[in-house]
Amino acid sequence: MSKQQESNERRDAKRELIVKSAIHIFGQKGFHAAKIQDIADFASIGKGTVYEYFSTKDELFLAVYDKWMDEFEAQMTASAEQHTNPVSKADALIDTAIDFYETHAQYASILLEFWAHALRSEDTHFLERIREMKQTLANLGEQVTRQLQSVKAFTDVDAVSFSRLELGISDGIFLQWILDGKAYSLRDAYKFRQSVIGAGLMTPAFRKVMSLKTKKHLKKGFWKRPE
Amino acid sequence: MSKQQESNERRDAKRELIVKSAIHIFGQKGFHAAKIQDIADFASIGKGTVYEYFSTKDELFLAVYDKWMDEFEAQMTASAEQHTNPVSKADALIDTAIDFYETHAQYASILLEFWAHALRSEDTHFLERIREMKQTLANLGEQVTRQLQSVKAFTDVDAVSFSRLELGISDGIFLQWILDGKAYSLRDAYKFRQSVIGAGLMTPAFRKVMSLKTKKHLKKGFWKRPE
DNA sequence: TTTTGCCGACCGACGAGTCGGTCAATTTTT
DNA sequence: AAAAATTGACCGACTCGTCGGTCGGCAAAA
Repeated sequence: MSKQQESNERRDAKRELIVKSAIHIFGQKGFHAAKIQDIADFASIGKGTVYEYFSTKDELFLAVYDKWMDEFEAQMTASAEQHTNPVSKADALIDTAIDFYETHAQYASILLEFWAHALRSEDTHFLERIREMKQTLANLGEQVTRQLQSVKAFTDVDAVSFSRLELGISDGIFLQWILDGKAYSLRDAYKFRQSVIGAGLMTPAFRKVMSLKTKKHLKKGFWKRPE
Repeated sequence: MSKQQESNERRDAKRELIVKSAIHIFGQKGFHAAKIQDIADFASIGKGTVYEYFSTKDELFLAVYDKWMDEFEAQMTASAEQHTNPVSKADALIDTAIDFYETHAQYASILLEFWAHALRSEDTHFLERIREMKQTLANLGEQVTRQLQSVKAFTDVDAVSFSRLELGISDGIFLQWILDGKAYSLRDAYKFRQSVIGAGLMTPAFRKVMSLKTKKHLKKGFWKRPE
């Protein structure tokens, strides 16, 4: 191993340490209440050192989010690759997402702050990172949806729109679970959701009445791939 | 009209003015970046006067949220009362929600900040207000769901859980729409959601295979009324 | 000796909340 | 009716702790 590499690794390790401390402190106090000094103290390094690795607090915040999203994407992708049968693949993805949400529940308020920050910030990196992550997950979802359609499990709903819808729904359920003080099982909520979406709520008779209307919507979707 | 009443009205009017200014400034800059001075300037009053009506910035923030939620609840309730037919009532509620979301889109980041704030704050008022609002809407949803069931439009899914699920989904779709930069029609997204949830995605054959599993979940639900 | 990484004292902007004072309207006194 | 006294809503200059970011110097490595 070259000296160069060794030095790079040391640098990466320290950077990692700072990000981990930042996650801890941000998670505990929130972005605004968390002081750089707190993060430095927790990492047992000097405040100045933090600024050797990140030039602003915002940048550090972005790094924290990046780390989570990388991890989430990696877990979801790995989970998808472990299955060929689309039905079990879909189940596995949902399971993985729930696991991730549950282990990161304490950081939910950071997620909210991050989104709020992204919506307001001049710096487009924040929003870009969010959208990039969504795109990756949506691709995964779209692929699974198409597979489910090809084995005749799902009707020919617009796969792109459906996978986007799923992303929104997932976030919504997670958020609600957090705001409800985790008063119920997140897994139960997801299972319930899955059943509703899979089987639908209409009675057979009513479904027949509504069939034209719903078919149109399901085919049309709402989301178009941006050019 | 007594002098007393007149004075109270003047006070209420000024309070209202401050809250309105706060909405404007908070919406523009976010909770942390918004200065009390900004709000006072916008209302054309002195900074000290703001503190005659609200003893802390937090209290003012809560008042802003309160005003929105009162308005939202009122609109939803009014909307529900205008229909007796449950199918059109459900449509009307969704329409009203979309209208509200669309007109308040610019304040989405405040909503996120508020939630983050609520999750972290020592003061339980924030979370309580959120839950109170959710409860009101969930009751409305539950009622409509039961009506839909009584006219044999919906299967006998657990109405309490389903209305909760709907709340989570609604927020999720709204949030995603915002984060996606309002790149599509919110109404289309809701219509799509409605069709998916109504008709379900499974093919008839697959539905038959899964029927036992889904039935169990739909019946059981995930949300129990707290005692 | 030079370079690199590290450090924490220091700075200065900043903003929430305070408080002594003003003034216009109302009430009381003359 | 005029003058005096009282009230309280309103104000903004000020205080004071805070914290992101800087920088000069130190120590270890090269």
